[in-house]
Amino acid sequence: MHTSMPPQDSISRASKVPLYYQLYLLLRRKIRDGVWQPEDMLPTEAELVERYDLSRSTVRQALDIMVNDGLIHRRRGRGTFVAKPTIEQSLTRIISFWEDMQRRGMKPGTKVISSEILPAPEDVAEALDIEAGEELASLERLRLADDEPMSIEHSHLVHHYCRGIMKNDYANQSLRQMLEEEYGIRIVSAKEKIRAVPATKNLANLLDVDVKDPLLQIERVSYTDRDIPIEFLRIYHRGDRYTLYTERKD
Amino acid sequence: MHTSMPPQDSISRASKVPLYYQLYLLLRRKIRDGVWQPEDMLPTEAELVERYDLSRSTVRQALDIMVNDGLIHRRRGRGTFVAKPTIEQSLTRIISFWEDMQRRGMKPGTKVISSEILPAPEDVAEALDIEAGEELASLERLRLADDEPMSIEHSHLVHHYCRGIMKNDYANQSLRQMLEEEYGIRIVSAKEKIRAVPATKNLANLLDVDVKDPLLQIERVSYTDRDIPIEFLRIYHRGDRYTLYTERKD
DNA sequence: TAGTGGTCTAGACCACAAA
DNA sequence: TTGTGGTCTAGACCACTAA
Repeated sequence: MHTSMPPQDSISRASKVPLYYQLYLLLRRKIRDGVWQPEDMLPTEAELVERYDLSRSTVRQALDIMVNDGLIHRRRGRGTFVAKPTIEQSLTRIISFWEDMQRRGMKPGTKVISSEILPAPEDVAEALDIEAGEELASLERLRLADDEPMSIEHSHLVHHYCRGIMKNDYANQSLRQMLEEEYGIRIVSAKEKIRAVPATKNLANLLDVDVKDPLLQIERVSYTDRDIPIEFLRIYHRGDRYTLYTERKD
Repeated sequence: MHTSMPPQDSISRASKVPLYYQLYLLLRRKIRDGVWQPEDMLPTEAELVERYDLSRSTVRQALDIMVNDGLIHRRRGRGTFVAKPTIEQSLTRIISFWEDMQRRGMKPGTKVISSEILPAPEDVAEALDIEAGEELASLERLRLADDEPMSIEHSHLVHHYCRGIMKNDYANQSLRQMLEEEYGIRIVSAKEKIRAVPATKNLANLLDVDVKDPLLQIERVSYTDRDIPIEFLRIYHRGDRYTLYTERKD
């Protein structure tokens, strides 16, 4: 059996991860875990400087990211506060299935369909800008919402950057979190193609719908902070259960 | 007559506008005006420090905003460069059907199905944050790509803000352009809901597909520069012909 | 090796909000 | 008046790129 360590509430100077980013992850987790509730005041910048033994600039650098994420807002003269998690807030952010379902007030669940290392097919290789045949870590999962099938997710990672990642069990584990915490790989942007497609026999079976029923297909290429394509993801959402929210700006 | 001053290439210490923001505006203008072309290298941070007599942090604060805007990208060890205004960059922009089709290399066409003033139905009223029954300018159009049906667009405008707008012919005219040029209304942001739905008999007929064929449904609420919801748009794209491209950032 | 951006520090003064 | 975040400075050392 494996016990997972409780996330540390400290910053490691030895780590390769920048201090401001460690602090960002740490504070973000406290908000996601509900340690700080919406509208709660965060510790002041001075307190964070003290608590984690960092300079104010470094603390502000972490907070800047969170402001950008829409996780917090600052009020001069008053303090820094956890933002209200409206759906609209993060419409264009990349969020995990888990987070997505919780926002929708549904109970998320996952079944792993397959997990393997395989050579890259032509289309995936092209999307990831690698050679066909190069090693991919492939993970296929059925996603459930309130115990009903919601979507099929097939993820392809460039194995070169994350060797050994498929040794883990991803029924209760976020792939993105693993990438970030074990491999230091941050996914910061993604491009998506969205289509309405009819369910194939196989998909219909897995999703418990009829053949030819409309599915929302999303193909996503995710990029690291260095703009390296790291993951190709193909999702099929049940058309009758899933709505995608997004936001556009001029 | 008025002569416009050439924009100053300097930072004012007397101004109430923060130095980093003045620098941001200044650099942004140079890019927009084409002084620096895509892929051109910007002055190094050290040069900007020198040129405008600022500290490096202040310079970086300005550049941070531009990175966030997607205007520039930094490459460690190399320099800072003007970003390419690729299609991808504007994936989240609101573009017209016309522009959309031209990017895809297809010939756009339009047939007006209906054009009328009608009282707001419940669902539309709610989306636009008005009272049910309030007057709407309603425009329904069939969109063609290379002379084949591509999508159905049903637009609902809050008539109060654009009286008389339905007197025009929108077979060859952009609704957004009309709003902007005749009514001074600029649409700057929008929220969308995206679903995969089966074609109804009516839609199947108009789009020349089979009943129950998958369609990509988009419901869009558009907002003016003052954050007033002005338009509710419902689009059905043929699943076999239309792919939506979008981009997400953390 | 020289030059770039990435990270971090220790300070300073200011504007604003609340008591 | 006190405490908050907002702005700004002058440094330092590091990691990466290109010559």
